[in-house]
Amino acid sequence: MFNVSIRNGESREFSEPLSAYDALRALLPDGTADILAVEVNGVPSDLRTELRDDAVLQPLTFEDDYGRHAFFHTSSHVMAEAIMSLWPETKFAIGPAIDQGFYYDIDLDHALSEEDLASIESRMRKLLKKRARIERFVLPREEARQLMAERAEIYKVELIDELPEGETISFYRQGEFVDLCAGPHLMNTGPIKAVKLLSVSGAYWRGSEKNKMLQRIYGVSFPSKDELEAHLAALEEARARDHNKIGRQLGYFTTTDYIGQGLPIMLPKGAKVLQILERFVEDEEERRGYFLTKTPLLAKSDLYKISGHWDHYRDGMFIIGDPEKEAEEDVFALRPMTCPFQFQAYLQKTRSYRDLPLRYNETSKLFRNEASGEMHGLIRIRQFTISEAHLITRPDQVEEEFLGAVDLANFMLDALGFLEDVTYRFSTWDPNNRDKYIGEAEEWERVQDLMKGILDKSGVPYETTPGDAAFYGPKLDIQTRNVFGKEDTLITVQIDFQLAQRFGMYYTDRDGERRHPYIIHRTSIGCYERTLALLIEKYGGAMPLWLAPVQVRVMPISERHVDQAKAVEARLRAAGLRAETDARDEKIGKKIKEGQLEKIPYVIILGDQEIAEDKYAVRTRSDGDIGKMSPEDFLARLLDEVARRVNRP
RNA sequence: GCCGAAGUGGCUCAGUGGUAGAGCAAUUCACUCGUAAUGAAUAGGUCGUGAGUUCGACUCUCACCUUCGGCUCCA
Repeated sequence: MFNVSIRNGESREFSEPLSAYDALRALLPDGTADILAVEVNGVPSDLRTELRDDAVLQPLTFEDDYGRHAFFHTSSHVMAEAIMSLWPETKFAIGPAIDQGFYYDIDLDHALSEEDLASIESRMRKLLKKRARIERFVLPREEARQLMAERAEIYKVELIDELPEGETISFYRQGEFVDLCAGPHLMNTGPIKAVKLLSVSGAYWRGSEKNKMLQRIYGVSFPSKDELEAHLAALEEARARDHNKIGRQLGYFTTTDYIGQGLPIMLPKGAKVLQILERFVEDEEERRGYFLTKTPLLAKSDLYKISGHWDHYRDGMFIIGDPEKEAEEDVFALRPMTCPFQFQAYLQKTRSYRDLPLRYNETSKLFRNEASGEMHGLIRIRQFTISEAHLITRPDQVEEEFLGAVDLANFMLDALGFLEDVTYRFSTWDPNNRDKYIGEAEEWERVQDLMKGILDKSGVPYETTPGDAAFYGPKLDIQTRNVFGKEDTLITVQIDFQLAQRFGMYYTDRDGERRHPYIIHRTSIGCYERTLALLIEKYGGAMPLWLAPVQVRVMPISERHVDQAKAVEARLRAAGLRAETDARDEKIGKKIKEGQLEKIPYVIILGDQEIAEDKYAVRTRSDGDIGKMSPEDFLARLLDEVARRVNRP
C-alpha cells in the first residue's frame, strides 16, 4: 500500500501501481479536463508517470510553464501528423515546445507557402476534432531504430544512435502518427481548441550550417479561441512598436543602399538620444572612478595576433590591406573590440599594486563584419557604439569590481526602465569545442568557479548557458527581447584571465613580484544603437522626457503670434530644455495632430489669451489639454521630470 | 552565408504583357485660424540595378543590391 495525495487536498491509499493521471482522476471529483501535466513530489512530469510509492501530486494546467509546455508539444505532434497526411514523403527532425508556442523542423522538397500553412492548419483542426488518445511506449534501442528506419525517418534514426547508453527510448503515438519523443504530452488532443501557424523559415539540422537546411514551421495553440485571438492581437500590438518601422517613421534613423547593409544613418533625433545617453553614461562612470580613453579605430594585424582575434575572430573583422602581401606592406583591421587598445594604455608604464584597480572607459565605435543575413534595424549592425570599459584588478579586487560593474549595469537598466524586462545569463565555455577558445581547461574551470561564486553572492537570478562564453573568458550577459520575442544581449560583464598574459601586462605586488592582473571587460548600457532600438520599442517611440529629442513644441495660433512663440522657445532653451516652434501657416488642430503623431511630450499653444495673461496653454501627449499654467510652473514641472528621469511614455 | 517573402514619386499603397495612379508630404496662392488634418493649383517616378524572353516588360526568366522573418553567429 502507498499513499497518494494532492498538495493541499485529498489523499488516498493505493495497492497497485497506477499512472499519475488515474490517481488524479480518483482524487479529483470535479474532473481532470484542464490538467495537462503534473508535479510528482515536486518534479514536473508527464501524466503517464507510474506511481508505486507515496507521492504528492500537484496538477499543472495551461497557467503553469510545464503544463503549457506539454500542451505546445502535443500541438507540434498534431501539426506533424497533419503535414504527414498532406505530404507523406516528409521526414521529421525535431519538434519541440518553446516559450511562445512550438515548431517542427521538417525535410520536404516542396517549399511551403503561406497557403500551405493554411491547409496544414485546417487539416490540424480536422484531426483535433477526433480528440485522439495519445499513447506512450518504450522500445529497446534496436527495435526503436528499426521502427524509425522502416518509416525512412533518417533524422530520428540519427537521434536514436546518439542517445546515451541506458537512456529510455520512448515514443508517442496518436492515430497513425508515431514520434520518437521524450515527452511530456497530454493524454489526448482534446484540450487543444485553437491553433495558428505563424511562419515558415529555414533552420539547419542540428543547428549547424554544415548540415542540410530544413523548413521550420512555427505555431501557437490555446485551450480556447478567445485566448488565441488575444495572443494574436498582442503580437500585432507588439509589432506596431517595431523600432525598425517607427524609428524610421519618427526620423530617428535611416539607411541607404549606397552606404551599405548594417550601416544606419543616425538622423538628428536619433543622434540626439545617443548623445544624451553617452553623456549620461560617461558622467556616471566618471563619478564611479573611471578614466576615459580615446583609442584608434584600427590597428595593424600585429595587435590582433597577440590578442587572439586574428585566429579566433578574423571572420568578424574588416581587414584593410592584403594579408597575402603582409611581408611587404602593413595590414590593418578595423577594431571589433576595444580591449587590446586599452591594454596598450595600461602598458605605457610600470604598474604597482597600488595603482589597481584601474578602470578605463571609452565610448567606442566598433566594426564587425556580420554575415549579410544578420542585420536587423539598429539591433544588429556592422558599425556600432559601445559603452565599453576594462577594469584591471588584483585577484583580491576581482569580486568587488565585478559586483561594482553589475551594480552600474543595474543602475543603467533602472534609469531606462528596463530592470523588469531583462534576464541574466551566465555564459560558460563548451569544453567539447576547445578550438573556439584560448587558454587551458584548468584555467577556464577555475575562473568559471570564481565567477559563479561571485554571481551566487550577488543575488542576481541567472541561468547558465554553456558554449556562449567569449573566446577569452566566461560572461554574465544581460538579455532582453525585441518585439518579435528574439533575445539579444544588452549588457555584458566578463572575466578575462588570458589577455593579460598574452599582452605581458603586469603589476608589481607588495612583495616585489611581478604578477598578471585580472581584467574585467564590461559594458554599462551596452551598445548605444541597440539600446536606442529597445527604448523605441519599449516606449512605442514616445521617449521619456529626459531622453526625448524634442521635449517641447511651441505652437502659435496664427502668424501674428509667431514672434511671441519664438520668445517662449528661447526662454525654454535658456532653461536647458529642447524646444522648437511650429511656425508654419497651418491651423492649430493640424499642428496638434502632427505633434501628437511625432510623440512630442509637451506642447504649448500660444494665442491672444495666453499672451495677455502671460500663461502657457499646455498639452501632454498622454493626457491632452491640461489647461493653462504660468511659465514658472511649467519650467519647474519639466525640469523636475527631467531631473528625476521619469520613465513614463 | 543559408531558407522563405518583398522592393512602384519623400512616405503609405493600387496597378497580373500594350508603355503608371491615389492619399499624405513638397511648392505656390487664398484663408489669419483656439486643442487630432482649410481649400485650390503646380511639380515630382528610366516602377531597386543589370541582363534576357517578346513586336512590346512595372508585369515573365536569370543574376546582383537592399529590406523583412527565421537559422547560424553575436553587443
